Amino acid sequence: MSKKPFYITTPIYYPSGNPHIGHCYTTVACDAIARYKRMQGYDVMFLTGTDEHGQKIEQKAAEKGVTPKQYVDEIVENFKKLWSVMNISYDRYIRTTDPYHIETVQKIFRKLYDKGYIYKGKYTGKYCTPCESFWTESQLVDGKCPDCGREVVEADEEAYFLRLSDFADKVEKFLTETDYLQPKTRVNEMVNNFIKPGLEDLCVSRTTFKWGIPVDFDEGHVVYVWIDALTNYISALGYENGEYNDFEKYWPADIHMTAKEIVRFHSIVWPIILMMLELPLPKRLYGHGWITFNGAKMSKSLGNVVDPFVLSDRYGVDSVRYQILRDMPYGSDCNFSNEIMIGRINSDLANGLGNLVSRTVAMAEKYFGGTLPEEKQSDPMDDELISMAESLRASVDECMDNICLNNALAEIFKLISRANKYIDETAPWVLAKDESNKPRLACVLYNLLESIRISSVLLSPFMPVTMPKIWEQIGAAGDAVSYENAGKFGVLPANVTVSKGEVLFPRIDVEKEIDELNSLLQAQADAASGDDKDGANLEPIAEAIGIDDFFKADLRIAEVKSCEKIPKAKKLLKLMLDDGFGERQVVSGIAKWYAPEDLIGKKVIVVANLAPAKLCGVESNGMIVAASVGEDAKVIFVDKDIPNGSRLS
RNA sequence: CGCGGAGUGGAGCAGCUCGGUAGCUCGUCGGGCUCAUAACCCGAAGGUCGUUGGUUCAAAUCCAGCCUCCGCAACCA
Repeated sequence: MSKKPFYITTPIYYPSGNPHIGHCYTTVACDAIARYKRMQGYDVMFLTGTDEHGQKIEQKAAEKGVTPKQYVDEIVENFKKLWSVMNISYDRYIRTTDPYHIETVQKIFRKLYDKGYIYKGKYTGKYCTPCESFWTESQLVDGKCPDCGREVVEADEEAYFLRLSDFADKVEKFLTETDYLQPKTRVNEMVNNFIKPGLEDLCVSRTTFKWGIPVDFDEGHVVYVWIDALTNYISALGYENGEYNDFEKYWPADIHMTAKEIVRFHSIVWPIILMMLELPLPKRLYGHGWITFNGAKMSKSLGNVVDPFVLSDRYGVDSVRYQILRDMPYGSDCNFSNEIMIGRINSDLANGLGNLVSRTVAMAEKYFGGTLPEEKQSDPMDDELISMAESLRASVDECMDNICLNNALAEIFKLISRANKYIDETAPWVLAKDESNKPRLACVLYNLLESIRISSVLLSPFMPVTMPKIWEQIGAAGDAVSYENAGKFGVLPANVTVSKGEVLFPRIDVEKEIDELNSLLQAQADAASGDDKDGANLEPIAEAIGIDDFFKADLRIAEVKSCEKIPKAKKLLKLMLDDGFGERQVVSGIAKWYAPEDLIGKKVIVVANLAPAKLCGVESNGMIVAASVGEDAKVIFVDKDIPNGSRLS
């Protein structure tokens, strides 16, 4: 009988920087599921990879003075190194720069074009003429070209678009009438925000950068992110290429695992592309939450604090895998700190599981020289432990099927706690005092070993390194550690032999450890500030300009007459200024740092000749000058004596 | 009136679908045990379940309003 296939994917990660703990969560979660399914007897295909094209990578490479390929090669190595440290059992690693993927993307692009789903249109955006570059709103720095700092103009660019609008109804049905999108709460979010207001066609080609897969029938165009990235899930199986040929076997995917910020593309764009290609739709998409640091999203400047390499080096990979999977609740975010990780490792792994194995094995050695006698005497007091152990596999199965990894772990640790309690109830050290109690004592220890065996087998997909060490200690080998036997109690031989081994999970001294981590962090920060890498340091001084360029910007002193928040916007303040000529309305994104009353009556510098623009529907004529201090903005206030309208020169 | 989520002992969460003794983990305090990794086991303290009102014999749970936080969308000209 042939094994049932099971196809699971991580997103392909964007290698514009090195991998961090967030990437770890997604990948480790997939790995645990993949291993569990393999243990259950499925023929698993576990895919991960990297999404290596795009303007950002092109730029980063240019800054470093290397080719984009050289740049990504190096970072991809780091991803692979991390996956090897984290024990990720992926079956295939796809890079969007792999030739077979490029072949597939080009064929799909052409197919969609031939079917009329891709059409040529105009992309409107901001254009910097000297740099010949288009920028999106969010890329602009203070409204200027991020490369040269000059003004940008509205312009349009020829681009191909994907006709998503045709499939709006179909995809809405797919989301609302199937269990594809998990957690369910995201369905409304997607439907209300993106489908109901009218699904806009998606720009799928660009001409403003070169680092991408060429559109093979229109020179100058490269495929823009979505068709390139999402299709990895099928190109990696050999769809429209000769590299692999297991598309028939594994497609459709059983689980696409992603973080919540890309749920939108996986829940709307991806199914539509598949519908256009008339391919079966994937079975489940799971959008998990983020690992946050004191409530804030992981950011680069904090990246070092939770460097997964450091953590697994200090605590062991299995401990790190355990903690991030144990503490991430279904669908929402999970706060992370070193204290939380150490606390979890100490209480569950060292005190709970590790200590249980240690005391059980020690007693078997002490009282029986390591080998249990065949004669056993049971007692009704054993029943609760045994029935818990017998039913554990079924509860864990259910959690795994629902992708509730944290609950699966919680279930297993309920049995471990129960076993520790059982030791107190049965008090083996008391039994050991009387020779006539030996059969009863043997039975108690046997029940403990069985509970440990069942727990550790079910835990092995989560902690693949340590569980075999436990099996060695409790004398479990071969079939005894199969998934099949994890559902049965009484599998170990009656005369099982145990042998004490190393401490499985050493207890961590919290205070000492935090101190050491802090000094480590300090050392890293010092080292980083030495080689002027990204983050904490000042922006480099921009390219030299002539005095004429400076005078293009007309900077004036103006007084804030009135100021109010713009109700719909979170970040915007509407200011009425007196610029010496009269009233001028300006919108500024500083609501986070300044209340209106902080500004009224103050004098500020305004960029007076900036082209007018509308923000959240409110007209803005000019810009308040402010200094960027890290993530914050500080408005420059000037002396009250300077008359309104004075020009800066 | 853009969409959605959340507010429960010191911390983190469950319970809410289907109203009826407020539960779990960590932490704190007290006790027990000695097989074990200063681990384990038991007990205690600590919550008017964000707020106001409504429905009901009865509300953490259902309904309405309000406050606060978070995410998405919009948005740092």
